[in-house]
Amino acid sequence: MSAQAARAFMSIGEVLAQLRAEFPDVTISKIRFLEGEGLIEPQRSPSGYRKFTHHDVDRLRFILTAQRDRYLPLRVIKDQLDAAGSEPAQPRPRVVGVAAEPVVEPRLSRAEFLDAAGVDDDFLSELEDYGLIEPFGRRYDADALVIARTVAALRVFGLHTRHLRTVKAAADREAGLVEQAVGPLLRRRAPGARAQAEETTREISGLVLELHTALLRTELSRTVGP
Amino acid sequence: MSAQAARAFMSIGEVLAQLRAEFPDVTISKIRFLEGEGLIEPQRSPSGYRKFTHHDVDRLRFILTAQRDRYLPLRVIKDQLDAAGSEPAQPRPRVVGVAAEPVVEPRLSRAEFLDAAGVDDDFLSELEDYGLIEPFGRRYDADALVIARTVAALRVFGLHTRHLRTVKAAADREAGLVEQAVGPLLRRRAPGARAQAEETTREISGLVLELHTALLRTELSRTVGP
DNA sequence: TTGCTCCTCACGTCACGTGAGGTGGC
DNA sequence: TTGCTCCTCACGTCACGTGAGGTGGC
Repeated sequence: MSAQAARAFMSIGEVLAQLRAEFPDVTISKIRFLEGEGLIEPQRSPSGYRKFTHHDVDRLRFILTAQRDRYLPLRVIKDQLDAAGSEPAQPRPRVVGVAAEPVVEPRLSRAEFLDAAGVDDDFLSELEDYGLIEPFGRRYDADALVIARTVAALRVFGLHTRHLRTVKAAADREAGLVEQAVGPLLRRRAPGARAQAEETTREISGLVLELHTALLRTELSRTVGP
Repeated sequence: MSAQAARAFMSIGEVLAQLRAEFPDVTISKIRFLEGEGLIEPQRSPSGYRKFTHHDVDRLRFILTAQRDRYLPLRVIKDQLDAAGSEPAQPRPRVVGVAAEPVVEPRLSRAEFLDAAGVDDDFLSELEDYGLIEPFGRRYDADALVIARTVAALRVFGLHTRHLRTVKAAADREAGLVEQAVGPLLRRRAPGARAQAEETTREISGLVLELHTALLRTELSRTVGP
């Protein structure tokens, strides 16, 4: 039993190796720091080496996920860990479909847009405040319609506009990546360079979206099941 | 002329308002800090108020974009700004298509996977090191194939595996969002709850992907043209 | 005169990283 | 004995935020 029990413990280096794939920026220094802040309490060997159980690693995973996906400060994460056990009941979301109606005229006024998207003025203002929609010359296009409809639908699942800033930030970062790649082409002055840059932009962003979709699907199949 | 010239300057508050939509976390304090670090040098009014030109705002936009999309530290961004003018020539990328061949057998061994994806062992190891692909019980699935192919295709455009960690991080964050919404359903023990949770996961992630796509397209149409 | 915006400067904070100087373990 | 991993503790760093105490401008 003692040999088996000893096997149940991991050194800080082994813990690091376990977490690296999922959280590339974790370090030994960071794990020690999290102990110093009271978020984990690994046991100690007689000589002072930290001994981590799987439970400690699960806690670390929770902490790192909360930082990455919810941007929570450690103080709040610690409170959540301390309060664990009293799980709050949440209302069950209803399933709603989103029809992708083709839009013939993509340059809508604010009033036309509210009508077409089926949302009210306050909701549109909220989307604008959070930077999810920004009219172009006071006009709204087909993508803005998609944005308004999807955000409205996600609300039913408890995901509100403030949560979806994550998606906006993610899209912005990927757009930055595409711009970085297509930039040199855009700065060329040769005839036809512009059209070719646009074609390349479509090409690259298509690849990025395909990659993004596969990564998201993979991650979800691991966390919520296939 | 003096009235017109005066109009060309903005107060720090006006600059903040201009940048807020694109960069929600910019603050007055941050703008002042960036001046203190020598990244911008706005003029001053006789009474000491900062006076920003459009050029200053462009510089701020460059700084904030570099932080958001490339995670660069300010020291490096400052060097890039100081060195601006000597634009490095970059090779023109070739356009390559990615055929989405349907995969009959989605559980491939490493050797089978290398063959199916058309990549070599070093490249797969690199994808694994960066956490973009992680075998499941030593087997690779259809999504892993998509990932390997798209990353290989994006390399031609100068986007390498290290750049694409941004996409992985973005997908992980959105996965976290979906989990957050579907979590309460997953913890239920009622019969059929599991199947319903999976259906809801598909529903929510579909909406998130639709939103993400529209946001990316919008952002790109603004920065590289329609 | 009243708000509102703006100013500086010192200090605080958050989340670590680094490095010296040392000990433990196969 | 030799590497390698691990330890503590002090200090550094990066990117800001806060708040006191004050001035400027329509």
